[in-house]
Amino acid sequence: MASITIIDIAKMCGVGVTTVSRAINNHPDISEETKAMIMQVIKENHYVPNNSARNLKRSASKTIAVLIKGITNPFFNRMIQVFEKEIQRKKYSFILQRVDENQDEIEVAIELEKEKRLKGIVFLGGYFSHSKEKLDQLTVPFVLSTIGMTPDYDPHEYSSVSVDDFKESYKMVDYLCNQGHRKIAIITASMDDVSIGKLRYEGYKQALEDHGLELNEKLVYSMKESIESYSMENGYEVTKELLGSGEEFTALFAVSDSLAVGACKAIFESGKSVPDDYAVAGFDGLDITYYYHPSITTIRQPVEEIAEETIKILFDLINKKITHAHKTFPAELMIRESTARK
Amino acid sequence: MASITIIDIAKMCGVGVTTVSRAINNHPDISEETKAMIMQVIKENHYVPNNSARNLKRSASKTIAVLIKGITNPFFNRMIQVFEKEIQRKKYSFILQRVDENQDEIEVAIELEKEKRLKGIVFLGGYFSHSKEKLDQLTVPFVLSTIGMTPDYDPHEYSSVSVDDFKESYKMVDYLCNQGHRKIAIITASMDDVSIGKLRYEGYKQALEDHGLELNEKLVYSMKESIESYSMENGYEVTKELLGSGEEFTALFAVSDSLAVGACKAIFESGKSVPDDYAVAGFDGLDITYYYHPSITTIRQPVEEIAEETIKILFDLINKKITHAHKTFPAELMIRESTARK
DNA sequence: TTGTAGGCGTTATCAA
DNA sequence: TTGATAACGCCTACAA
Repeated sequence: MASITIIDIAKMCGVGVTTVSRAINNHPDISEETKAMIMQVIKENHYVPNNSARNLKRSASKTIAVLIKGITNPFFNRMIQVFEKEIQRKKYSFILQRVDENQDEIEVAIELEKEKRLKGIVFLGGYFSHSKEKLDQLTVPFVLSTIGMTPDYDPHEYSSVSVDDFKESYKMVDYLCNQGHRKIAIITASMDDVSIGKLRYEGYKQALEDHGLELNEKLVYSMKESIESYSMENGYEVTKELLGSGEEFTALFAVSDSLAVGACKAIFESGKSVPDDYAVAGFDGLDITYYYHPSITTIRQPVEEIAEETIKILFDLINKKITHAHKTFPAELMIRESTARK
Repeated sequence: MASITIIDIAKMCGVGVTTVSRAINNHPDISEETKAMIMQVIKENHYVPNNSARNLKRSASKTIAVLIKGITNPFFNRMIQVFEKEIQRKKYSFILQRVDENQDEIEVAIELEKEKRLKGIVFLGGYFSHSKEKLDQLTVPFVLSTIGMTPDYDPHEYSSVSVDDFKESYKMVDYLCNQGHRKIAIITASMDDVSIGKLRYEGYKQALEDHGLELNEKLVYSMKESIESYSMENGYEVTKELLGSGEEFTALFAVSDSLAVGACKAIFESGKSVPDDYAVAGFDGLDITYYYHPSITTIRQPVEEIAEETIKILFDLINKKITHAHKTFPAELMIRESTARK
């Protein structure tokens, strides 16, 4: 069953296709009555313009794409909401494109740019260690939101918005030290991670050093590769291992909130308590840290602000007001019940 | 800067466009060496075929779309993973399309069907009280996964996979009654909800009745409209209200796990405990119910099986093996720490 | 094995 | 205010 086209509508209305096109696209050069008549016929026949044909013909469409790597991260939900709101406010339309963990986000972006005639792109999540040559294939402006970029990449060549993962991580570990903790374990990304996982781990190391504490490698745990990364399950399993190792510690810093939740569970299950036996701290500021019992000390990233600034920079880029920009937001240490003085 | 097209590639290679097209699409009628040569040139020039043009020309593409209403629900994450895996296994490609809360999923589906020449559609989440006329505009097979359909719709006209929300809800409340609870509060959807929220509420009512308990309307709370539905925050705020009302109860059944988490927080905050003062139960079987402290009694939906069956039915539909199908999976009552005998 | 040409459904150009 | 017609980039008979 062939779909109905603009030509069919034109015939039914006894007008040319151009006129129908004008009616659909709210063009000025058309009389109100013919327009109304055409729209009526369209409605009756459930005609829907073919987007592929439109995109093919159109030279530009006011649309922004947000590419998100690993949709499972609840951290992004709020950001997406803000993106959507802000983009609509600019009268642009918005496409959310999920990118699989083992898919190349740039390839997806390049394809999407051509297909949808994008005006701009936001990258959310992932690691970003792409070659300059690859990135150059992107002809529209893009912003890296909450993504660590490899330091060897020229900052003049791209834009980004995020928190200072090193500094904020330092802040948390510094706080734990100031609370009297001397043996602080960490659950972090795998050691070959080049992104935020790495930065947060560096912050941890620096804080220990500044407090005159030696790094105990037996208290440094990486997430398990076999389990979904940054998941509660991962935090749970790793913490069980840590507890089973017999190595002493009084505080545990997990580089994400979900890991921290899993860690708490493992601790409770071992018959110990949080924060009396072990202090536990997370990172990100997910809702669950507030609702967990005990509530979990964390670093709250200002997601709304990050998202808003991302869009602002993107539009400045689009309007050629700037050529690049990097914005770093301060995050907030949320001291809650899961950490106590040692 | 104009994008490079298949014609440019053809010229560069000194061949016709057909040959290039054949190389791209792995057609048999082409010699290995010309193909290799063409692919080489394509790579060097970063040529990416325009998807709009392809979709426009192609009469059919082996792709399935999954439309998901309200991406915030962590319940769907696992399902999406399974969908993706299963669809890839069938050598189809997979599009995940988010639908905004106040957007009409059918309209989106109709548009997408034309644009991408879909072979099938999966609807995930939402309420589905669309007119038959509207649904008829969908010319490809579709399956409703985890969605309650209005009962006045002819079951021969569509397919679905889900749990029996009424029965499972009944099961939970029945269990609470058997544990000695007589005053069981509920946090449910708004009263004009026609979907799963309604079904779960009906199960609650029936279970009370079968245990000879009278429904106390002062213990029936709807989620707040002003807060994101089924969120932890909503459960938290509603429970604070419930606790503040002074109405006595010993158990609280929240129709989703996130609500239950929020409820626990409110209870702890009031200085009471779970399960000693109040038993709390959820619904869905999210990971967090296991990791929460105390772990939360819930109804675990068999998400993997639901997702697999959804795809199976969809492909049976596509291959015209069947005209419609409805599958209901049993869910599992997970008895955990948040509920105790009264 | 390769190339030419027509058409997919729409919008933009230009003339009426 | 309208309408015919040429692209948009690709695929696919059909011809060579």
